[in-house]
Amino acid sequence: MAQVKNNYQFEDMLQKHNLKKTAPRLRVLSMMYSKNTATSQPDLESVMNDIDRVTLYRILNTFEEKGIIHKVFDLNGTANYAVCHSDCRENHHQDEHLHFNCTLCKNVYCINELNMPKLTLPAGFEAQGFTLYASGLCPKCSKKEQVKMN
Amino acid sequence: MAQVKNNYQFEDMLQKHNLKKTAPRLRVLSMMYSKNTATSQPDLESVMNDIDRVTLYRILNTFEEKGIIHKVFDLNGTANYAVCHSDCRENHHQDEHLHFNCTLCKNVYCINELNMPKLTLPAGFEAQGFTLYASGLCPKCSKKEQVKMN
DNA sequence: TTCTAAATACAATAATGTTGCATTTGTATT
DNA sequence: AATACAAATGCAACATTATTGTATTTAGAA
Repeated sequence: MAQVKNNYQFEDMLQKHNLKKTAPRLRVLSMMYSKNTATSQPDLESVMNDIDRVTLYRILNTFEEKGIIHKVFDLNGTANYAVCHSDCRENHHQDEHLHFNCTLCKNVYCINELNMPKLTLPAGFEAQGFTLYASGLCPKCSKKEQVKMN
Repeated sequence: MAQVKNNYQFEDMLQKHNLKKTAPRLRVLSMMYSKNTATSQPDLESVMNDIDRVTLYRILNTFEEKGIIHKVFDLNGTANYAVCHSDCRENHHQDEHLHFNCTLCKNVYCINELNMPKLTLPAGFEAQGFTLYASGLCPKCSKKEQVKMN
């Protein structure tokens, strides 16, 4: 499920967006691409505790501006970041997919397999984008629960 | 659109939930019921600056636990609170409706008129609830924009 | 190799979330 | 109406997260 990429590809990504290839940035990219769930900044901090908190903050911000990652909020309102798929470009995110919040492991999954239903809003509202959130148990946690039941 | 209620009704609401009738709580209720958009804690604080920040924080928490209001996050991840409609009960919110974030005035509207589409998740995921977010221009702001264009 | 703009690290502050505790207040009971 | 107790508020304090400014370092161009 996780998109596998090597370091050369990460360097290319940075170059494409006119960003300098730096160690912190490459590490953030490889960490985020190795997971199939979104990552919160505290997550990143605990893994890369030698990188400054503010640096991570700014890296995430610029990645988001450039359309490399997008930000989603979990059930507690903390920001999580996930790699964008294909069609995001600078300042225009195409993240109309389902964000699944697992209530047990707290992970946030981006479900791209599901296409958004067409929706009509009440008169006057002009929608620019939709995001759908679901909460419940992810595959791993629902299995665990089943084991417990037996 | 805003649900009109008087002070007696607010007192009843508190009593029903075994909450004491206090001035801060009644003021919060009347403020929230007078609006048709969700309210953030900073909003409340600026209006009721004589009430302690922590008191507001706790009032909002207990109201949420009791099913009187529900919490939604806006595009910036800040918590907003809106009065619940009919079928919320303690520890079980029925807020499967659309939350519309206006990108201009930043207001969050709860759109109950729209019924949620049925969705099927990938195998393994067990959804307990859905929430739909939309962003764009609310009726007021889209009118303003039209005026500007002329 | 040198130079410059960009990126990082560090310091500092703001905003928000959260807990503990003393004081006050609503309400049930006498 | 007075009392008594649990609940609610207000205040102090602290934790976490978001954010800005600036000196230092570094990537990449010349």
